Amino acid sequence: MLTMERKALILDRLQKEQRIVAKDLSQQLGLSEDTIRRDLRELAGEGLLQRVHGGALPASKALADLPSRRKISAEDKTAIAKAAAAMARNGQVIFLDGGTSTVAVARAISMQLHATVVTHSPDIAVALLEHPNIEIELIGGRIYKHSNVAVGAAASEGISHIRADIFFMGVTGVHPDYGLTTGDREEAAIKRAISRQSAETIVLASKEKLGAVSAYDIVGVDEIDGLIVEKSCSNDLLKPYQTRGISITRAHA
Amino acid sequence: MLTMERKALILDRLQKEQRIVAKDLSQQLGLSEDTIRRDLRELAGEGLLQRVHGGALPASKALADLPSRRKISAEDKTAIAKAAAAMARNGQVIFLDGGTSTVAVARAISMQLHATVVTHSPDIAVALLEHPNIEIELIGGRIYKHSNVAVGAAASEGISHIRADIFFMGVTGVHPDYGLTTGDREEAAIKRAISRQSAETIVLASKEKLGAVSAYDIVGVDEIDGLIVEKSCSNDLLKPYQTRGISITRAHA
DNA sequence: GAATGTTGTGCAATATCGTGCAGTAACTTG
DNA sequence: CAAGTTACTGCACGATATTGCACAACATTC
Repeated sequence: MLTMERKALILDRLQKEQRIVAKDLSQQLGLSEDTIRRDLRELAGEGLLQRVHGGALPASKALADLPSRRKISAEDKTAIAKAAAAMARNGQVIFLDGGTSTVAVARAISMQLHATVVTHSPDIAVALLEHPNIEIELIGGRIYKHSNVAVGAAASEGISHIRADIFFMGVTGVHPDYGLTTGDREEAAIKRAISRQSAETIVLASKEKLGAVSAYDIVGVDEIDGLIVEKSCSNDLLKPYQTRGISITRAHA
Repeated sequence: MLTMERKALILDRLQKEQRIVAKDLSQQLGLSEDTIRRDLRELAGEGLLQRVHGGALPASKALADLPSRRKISAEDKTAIAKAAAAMARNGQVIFLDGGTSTVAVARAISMQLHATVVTHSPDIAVALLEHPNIEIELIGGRIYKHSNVAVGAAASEGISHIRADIFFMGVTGVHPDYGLTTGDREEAAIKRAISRQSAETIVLASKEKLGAVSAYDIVGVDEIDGLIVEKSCSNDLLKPYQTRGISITRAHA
């Protein structure tokens, strides 16, 4: 196993799991703890992670990482969320994906809207409790803790019994050639299943997602119907999608 | 468990619960009280919290003067929750009902416990996210907003595919003759279904529930296996259940 | 003021860390 | 092809950090 590979893998895991234990890593990779520690030391030297006794934590600020990331693009995110929420019509069945972007959509949904929201995210279900006219349908399954959504066979089964009018999907990568991608295999499978059960699929794409590619593909760009981006998005980035008949919505704050 | 993680978790809980007790924390995290106290001391040194005899309070505000009434009823509830959480064993499949009592159980579950928790409550699922060794299985269905649990045909279907070792049930009425009752028809049906799929059914009964009767019956007293009550419960109230072979657990704060 | 529970400190056991050293493999150089 | 160079990895050992226990001091309650 190459050094570079190891380091990449360490950083990858660190991002997903928020913590790394030197001993565990050495066992799982079949290497001595010394090697792992050396890697950690070097990565810490490059400022890519923060060492603590027993392992390592993400670079920026331990667990403060998530809140800060939320704040940074909070304005754009709520703008996108509002634009998505505005697409919903009375009487529709709306499928809401899991993730911070879609929780924002849930919050942005009008108290006046009479509709059914289907979701496999407990967070979304909780966020929608206070909406008096929204019927909530929760998809069950094994909870995938990294992103807090239901996955697995039970979730797929639940999805297969529902047909939605519109699906608001969060992704980590949107690319003209490679399509929609995300960083986890199970999540990709679930998103694909939902998209197939929905008449329309709308993708929420904050700036950094456009042109990005993640490990697991969900569906091709031809299978989605709309893209919601922030206002400051360049036309060049969006052309490949427009020419394929995908409706673009620019979210104005 | 890493030191930094512990501290982050302590601060996190402090923000949520406004008050933490060193003893409880040590039990849930599976560490000695000394370690917790050391952490509290260090965090207090950094001005991140304020120590008091028995535990700690958030740093800045004068939240110490919260209504004492709220604390008292909360104490009994957490006592019951702790007693319930202590019943769980490694490797078990545990069904957790929805409701404030059972969310407290979720929070009281030890970080050391390796088990699967099945629930039809999004709140429980979210509460258990931080437990590293708990596998969460969420039951889907239409969300009944009054109590925030999944109900209906989809929920029944999901429950029918799972067998649990132990079921912690919340109710609104426990009566020797009328059995276990609750105020909603759909919830009663779900609780009954879960009870049938579980080897043991344990009922969480705060003081005001004993002897009370609500509109819809769940199961008779003969179909439950255990009752957890607070310490100040009179023996007379409990006799009818003991004579029927139901194990009584008195929760001591 | 006695009983109980909580706290601080010294101490020992354990786990983790950093460094020096040696062996191996891939690559370079003459 | 042989020798040297470099990078990588694992082992050993002393240094440091963390944790749990014991006991005395202190606070709280009745």
